[in-house]
Amino acid sequence: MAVSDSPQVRVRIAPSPTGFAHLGTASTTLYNVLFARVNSGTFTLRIDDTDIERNREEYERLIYEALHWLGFEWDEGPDKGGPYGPYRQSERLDLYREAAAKLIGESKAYRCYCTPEELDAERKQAQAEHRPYVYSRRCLTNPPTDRTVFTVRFHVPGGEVKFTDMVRGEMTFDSDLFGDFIIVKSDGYPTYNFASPLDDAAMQITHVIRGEEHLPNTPYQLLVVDALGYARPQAFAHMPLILAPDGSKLSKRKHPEANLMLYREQGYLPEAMVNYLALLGWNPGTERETFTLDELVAEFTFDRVQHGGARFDRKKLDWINGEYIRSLEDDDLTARLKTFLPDLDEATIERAAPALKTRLRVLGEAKALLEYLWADPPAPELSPEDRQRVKAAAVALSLLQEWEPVPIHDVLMQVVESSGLGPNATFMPIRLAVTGKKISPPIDYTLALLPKDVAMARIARAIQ
RNA sequence: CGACCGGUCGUCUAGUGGACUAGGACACCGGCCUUUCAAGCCGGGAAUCGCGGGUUCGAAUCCCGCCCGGGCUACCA
Repeated sequence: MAVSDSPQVRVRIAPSPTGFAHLGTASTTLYNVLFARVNSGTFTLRIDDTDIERNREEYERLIYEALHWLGFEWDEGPDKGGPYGPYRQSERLDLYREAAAKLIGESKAYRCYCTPEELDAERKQAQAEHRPYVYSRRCLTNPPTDRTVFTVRFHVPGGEVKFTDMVRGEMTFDSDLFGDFIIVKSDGYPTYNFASPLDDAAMQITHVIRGEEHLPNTPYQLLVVDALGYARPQAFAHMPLILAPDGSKLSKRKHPEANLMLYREQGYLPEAMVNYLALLGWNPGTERETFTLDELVAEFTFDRVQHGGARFDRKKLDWINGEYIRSLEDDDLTARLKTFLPDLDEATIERAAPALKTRLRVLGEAKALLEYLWADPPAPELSPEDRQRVKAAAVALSLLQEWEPVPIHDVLMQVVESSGLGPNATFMPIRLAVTGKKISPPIDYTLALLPKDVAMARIARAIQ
């Protein structure tokens, strides 16, 4: 969906560093990147750190790290500068202060000296009377003279606010229902609905692509932009929310699975993650399920975006991730597996790669499968019959010159044949002896991955 | 409370008045394959299209009402 008309497309994401990097941020970033790419536009990262209570610098780094992991890079941002900086709201306070002063000077905003307690009482009162709460405008008409602590409120002029949403079409809100909202907090910091539209205007943002929770905020922000005489963004796109299994918005507090880094730790591939995220709330209109980023750039359009929230389905993510793992070349899989298997050398991992490939949904599962290579399992209790068959196998194996899957396989099959039983009768006790588990890669791989003397020692121990 | 956004299999979704006996994917169940577990292949169950009214020869699709869910209504973003 290229927009050819007029100025260079400029989009942004504006996360607030108040906790771990959130899945929703990844999702929003993806859509911004897709739109910027297809329009050869600029993608900007801005840090919305106006909540001094909860902001922490380390959270900002977490956001960078998570986005980089997913393969996203921005053209402008706090860490790399750009022509519209600074890119941290805490460093742009003068801008907001000036704008607030201008609005007050023009009687489009006013100081409000009400205390949080007083406002709370107003709100409770409204609630008790079952009417929607709007600020009483007490400080507009009759401000107290004996107070010094104040916030700044925007004087809502009323009337309809219309804007274009690329997902939902033309939107109309009635601002008569709004009530005067706070634009500057008593600590001097701007609120989100003030700082965000100001920065979007100052940074020449042409399209605001963000989560659906901001849909009701948009008219507030437009009111501010209009009052200041700034240009509005050309269009908005409010993307469906990512929902928890219970249907509520995935939140940092209630849902630890919203933490992006968790997925890296468990061994999800970034490209699988991006693929799944793209499919959550959007579909190509075909039955295709796998897409690279480049393919998404080519296929994605806002008119095929879902209007309702989508539940995050770990099972489907697992499936897509498995698909990606299976499609990896052995050396690529090996490289990605390294951090998950610190006890193994690269050559061993690469030898195991073909057997691992069809058995992993996430890279982290490799550990359970290969643990026996560095952790000595306890000797199993084998029945006399099992012991007999393992003994026969041990003799055959000990004569083997070449300790590789194929010859191991061949020699074991001979033992199986002479036993007159199915392969499992021989293989399972060997598997138990060597790995201590009932589940492992195919027995020839399981043995070949281990040095021959170690494997033979474990077998010998089991048949003593 | 209110204006706002939604409501098709458990989940993600296709569907824009007749091709819908509502399609696909994940999950689930069964079979095949088989050296365990996977992968692969084949098959199966699973959606009164939130409910009730209209409009129409005909509605998942259009209109109205209702119900349910969500988001917002913060000196959070």
